[in-house]
Amino acid sequence: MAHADSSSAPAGAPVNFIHQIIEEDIRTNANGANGQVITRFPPEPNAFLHIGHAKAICLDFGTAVKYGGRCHLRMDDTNPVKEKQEYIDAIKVDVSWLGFEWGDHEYHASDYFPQLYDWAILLIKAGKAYVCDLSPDEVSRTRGTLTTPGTPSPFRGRSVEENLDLFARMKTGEFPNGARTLRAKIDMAAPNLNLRDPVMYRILHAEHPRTGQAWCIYPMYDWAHGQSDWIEGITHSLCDQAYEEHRPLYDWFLDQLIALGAKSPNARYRPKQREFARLNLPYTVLSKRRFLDWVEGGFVRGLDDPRMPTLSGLRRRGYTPEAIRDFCERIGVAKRENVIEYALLEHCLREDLNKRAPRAMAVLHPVKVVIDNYPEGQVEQFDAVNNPEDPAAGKRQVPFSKVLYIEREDFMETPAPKYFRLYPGNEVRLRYAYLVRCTSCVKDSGGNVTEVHCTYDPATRGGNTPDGRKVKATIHWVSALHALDAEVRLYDHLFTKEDPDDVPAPVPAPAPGIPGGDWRQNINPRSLEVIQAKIEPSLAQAKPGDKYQFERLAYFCCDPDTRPGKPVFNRTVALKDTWARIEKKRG
RNA sequence: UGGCCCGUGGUGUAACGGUAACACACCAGGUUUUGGUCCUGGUAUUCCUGGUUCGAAUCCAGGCGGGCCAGCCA
Repeated sequence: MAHADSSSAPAGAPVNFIHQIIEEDIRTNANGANGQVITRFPPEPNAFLHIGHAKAICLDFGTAVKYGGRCHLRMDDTNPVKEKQEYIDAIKVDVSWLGFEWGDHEYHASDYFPQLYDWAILLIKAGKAYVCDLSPDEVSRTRGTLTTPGTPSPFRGRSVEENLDLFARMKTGEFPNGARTLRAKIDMAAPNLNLRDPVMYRILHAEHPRTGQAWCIYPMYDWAHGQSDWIEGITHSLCDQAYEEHRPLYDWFLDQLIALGAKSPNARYRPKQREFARLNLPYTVLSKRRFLDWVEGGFVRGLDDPRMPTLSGLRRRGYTPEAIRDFCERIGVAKRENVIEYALLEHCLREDLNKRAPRAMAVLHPVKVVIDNYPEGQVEQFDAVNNPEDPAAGKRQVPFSKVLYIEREDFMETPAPKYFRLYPGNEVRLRYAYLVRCTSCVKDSGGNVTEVHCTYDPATRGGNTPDGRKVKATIHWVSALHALDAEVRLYDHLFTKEDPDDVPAPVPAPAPGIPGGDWRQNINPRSLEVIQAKIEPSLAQAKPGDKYQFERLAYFCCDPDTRPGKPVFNRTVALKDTWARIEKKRG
């Protein structure tokens, strides 16, 4: 069912609490499902998926794989004003890119609109739901507060006949948006606000991506979700902890329907909702709504901008599904609030890329090197290993000539302590080429180094030292004559603070759910740096999506903006840099 | 004098009444034609106070701290 195998954990390995619950359920046949495990991943198609969803996807699909069950992909499409076919398509691309398959089990909450409608009538007939004429504002005011009970709607006592009539007329489109709702009749004094006569249906005259104009009343999440689970025969409905307080309502609806003799078309058992803590990452926000703010504000180029924590953004940045799955495995599943360090995500990425990314040489900040004793006009080809971690990756040839580019950082006129690279008098290895010794440098009027002069040792061809001589540094280079130009995009966090909403003077919250304060002041103005680099000729064949390690620098991914003769590379993640650490410590 | 959830190294996650472990991060060393990879070693943890128990991270009580909830969003 899925490529990703989460069942490969060694015997006796720690099991997360969700799996403990499931194993207990299987052992005791708690839900009467006879050991079946059927889960679902239920995104609302109103935006792109992000890495927080990856955690949920890995859990939902991984759990199904682990227990020999299956996982349904279900579009939770109950709000046509926000949902689009474009998002449905993007979600499917992302889930399968991550490595999971749902087979025939693709569903939509909208598939169940007729069944949900019939069940709503059942509840009305049983006196468990009523049509309410209160405006949204009035509903809000009569709901009470966190500490005081709500007051019953004046329409709460409507007769079954009147409710049936009104509900039918809501469905036929007789009333405008917002005129009436169908509400569950539970308890206006319940300490859990979700139980204070929650709205089951609202009137929305809108075009639905799948049902078109067929409906003008749409079920709310709470009414749709549990019933959808039940209809599909889901055994374990895993979700964000935020829904834990909705669980009593999830169970209430099921209780009522079962008591009224309703039957799931697919299950003799009922689903069980269990909640886990969502993933948080520093320097970003994992919120679909925020993504649109960033795009609309022009802070990123789109939902798939490589700085975005969306799966499409990470993909464009160069992340691999394997790395993301490994990450999701390592962060574990629990209920406490968590913020995972970037270091772990990047570790998973580097570990994967190290094994599979071919190496290449590229110079990001070029400075010219002239090998004074190298014959003018001569060109040699040197063998370069494509991937030292993977002998099967083979070798390629890299051209060498008298004038080269090296990284500006790889030369220092007056070397800092422990600096092993090029400085006057010092000898280093040019990777795969020769040992060279620096003789001098040329500077412009501003004191900037414009040219480094060296001599090479012909006996060290290929970078070998027949005399056993050691050099402490090997640096990368490209031949000036053969180098290609490339646009390279360097990325940093989108925000300068771990918590982008951490602002000095918060203003009052503009709306429920939207934190106060202006996150815009925490935008990192340097989250994108575009430079022109010199790259080795073999990189001319790079196609969008191809991943490389530019030796000694970072992993890079060829961007879709690449055009013939105009390659574009995204820095995916830098290599670990011990030298940078030494410099940083020195201050 | 609202409800729900949660407190274990720097960050995560385990340990399910019996020596607090694993990963990442950090520090030190070794190998190396990438200051990468790899290898070796090290620092560092149970929110507090009581109670139960031979024995408590685990059970109980009371504190303290954090998160979430008042959409006709999901």
